[in-house]
Amino acid sequence: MVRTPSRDLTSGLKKGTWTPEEDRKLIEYVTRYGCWNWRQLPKFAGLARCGKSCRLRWLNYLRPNIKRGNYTMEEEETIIRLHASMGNRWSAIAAHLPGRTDNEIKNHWHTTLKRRVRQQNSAQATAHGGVPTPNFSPEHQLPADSSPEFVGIEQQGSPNSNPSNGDHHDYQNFADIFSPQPTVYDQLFSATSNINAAAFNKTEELIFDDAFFEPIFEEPIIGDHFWTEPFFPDNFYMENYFIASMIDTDYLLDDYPIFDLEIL
DNA sequence: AACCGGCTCAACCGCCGAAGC
DNA sequence: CGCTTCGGCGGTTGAGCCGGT
Repeated sequence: MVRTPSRDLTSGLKKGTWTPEEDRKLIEYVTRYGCWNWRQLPKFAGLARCGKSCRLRWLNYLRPNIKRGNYTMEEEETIIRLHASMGNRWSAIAAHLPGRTDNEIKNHWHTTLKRRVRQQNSAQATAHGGVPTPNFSPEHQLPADSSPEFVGIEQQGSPNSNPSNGDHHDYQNFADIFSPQPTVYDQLFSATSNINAAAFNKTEELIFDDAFFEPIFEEPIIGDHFWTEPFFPDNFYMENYFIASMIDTDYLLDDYPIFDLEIL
């Protein structure tokens, strides 16, 4: 299920499975500074990965709001309905399923739903004298001229797509979009024994206390040397508090020679 | 218990459009 | 206008899982 760790001989960048340590570095960096430039991020975060790999890992796996585990009936019907209308526009479909990623939806379609739709259609074809019907369910069919942006969804009052509908996915309520199952994010940090629990709680507050769809950090705590400071995940929490309390990172540069600008 | 083949899904790859110069 | 960089997207891959034999 996971790829064998390997290393690209031409670039020296690591490929394949992400290790818990790499995940931790990425989470710590992104929650601290945000993703200001994916290409540059791995260098600052101390990761031997390409920016694309970091971006993918974060968006598909490490983001705190990722919903994992089994799909609900509503979610599956939404995917089927949207796919009938939009085709393989997975990112657009994912936009209507809070907490689900395009990659995950794509996988679920190819492994489960596609087959189910095919079976439903063939069953319907049999029931209708052998005339195949184009979609899983006639009531899910949208007008042929539905726009690519799927204008009909909100108008149809889909509970999965309407942020103002509090029945299922109220965007203001984080609990509704968090998976009941532990996310990798949860598992990773519960398993990372060398991380100070209190510090992590502090970090969680930082991640979750603003409106969910706002950037995780609107305004990183930046000193004069922010863009030239190396990032040391292993010392992250300690330094985080120093930085948060001191703001002026010159203090760090003066008193902690580990901050070596030459790294850059 | 061992083998095998299908399934799952994290991750990679290549392409494309937007933005900046 | 062309080139470069970057983020985003969809298709594909392949190692591990799992159920059947």
